[in-house]
Amino acid sequence: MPDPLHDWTLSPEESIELQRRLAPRVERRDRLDDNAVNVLAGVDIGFEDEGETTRAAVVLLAWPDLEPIEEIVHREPTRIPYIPGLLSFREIPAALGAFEQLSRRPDLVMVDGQGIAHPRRLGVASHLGLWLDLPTIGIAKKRLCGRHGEVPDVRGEWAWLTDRRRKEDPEDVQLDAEGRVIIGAMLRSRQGVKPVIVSPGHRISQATALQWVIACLGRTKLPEPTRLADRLASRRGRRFRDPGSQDTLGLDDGSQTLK
DNA sequence: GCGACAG
DNA sequence: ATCTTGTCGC
Repeated sequence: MPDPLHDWTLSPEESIELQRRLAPRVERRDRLDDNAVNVLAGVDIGFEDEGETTRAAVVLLAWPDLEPIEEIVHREPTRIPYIPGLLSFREIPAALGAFEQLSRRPDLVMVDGQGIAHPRRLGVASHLGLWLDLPTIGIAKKRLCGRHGEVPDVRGEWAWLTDRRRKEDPEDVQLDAEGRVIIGAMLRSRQGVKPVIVSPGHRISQATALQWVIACLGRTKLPEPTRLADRLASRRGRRFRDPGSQDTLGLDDGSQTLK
């Protein structure tokens, strides 16, 4: 009998069932030593060939200077289509392929997507955190579920993202004044730009997740870890690499250690 | 029953 | 996510 965590070929119904079993395992309290954080990671997934190829990018950054120290790009055939709520089953296999090639494990991981701000509280950041057994934070550009009030158009301002209580919510979940479950925060990472959604993935609290993302903000909408991974995983990033040699194209495993 | 719907 | 040029604004 295969470990349920290793099965990425489930039907949508089975995937949802697996999420219900895994959600309770997600730790929502801090379990990372802030003073022992030396390496951060940013993860993002992109697609090529009309979606037939999945491209995972992972960037390691030194803390606190936020300078990239290693980056990996891993490609593999896409397994399943995109289904809202089941994103992790489509993206995690490739992400794991990239993580296997890293020379070292990061202390904290930032993922492009939701953490517990998910209908079953198991967004891609939480799912990946469980798999890697590492603290993770989800940084999404769009909302999957929940509601929120207005967020002042001032960098650093934020507002809670809340949702109605669900069966999979722990007894001790954080509730707002109206008794709604706090699943994340809408953070104005940059003035004049739509807020990003910050939600705990695994082994981290709402407050600490927000604190780390704010600490990694530059002048752009996305925090450095995710911004760099995004650039690596997106098609746009390809335009910026070696205009020269063509004979090595396709032979490169995509990995490289930066100086 | 009618919308909403991460990447 | 991806297909895609120029263009408005700090």
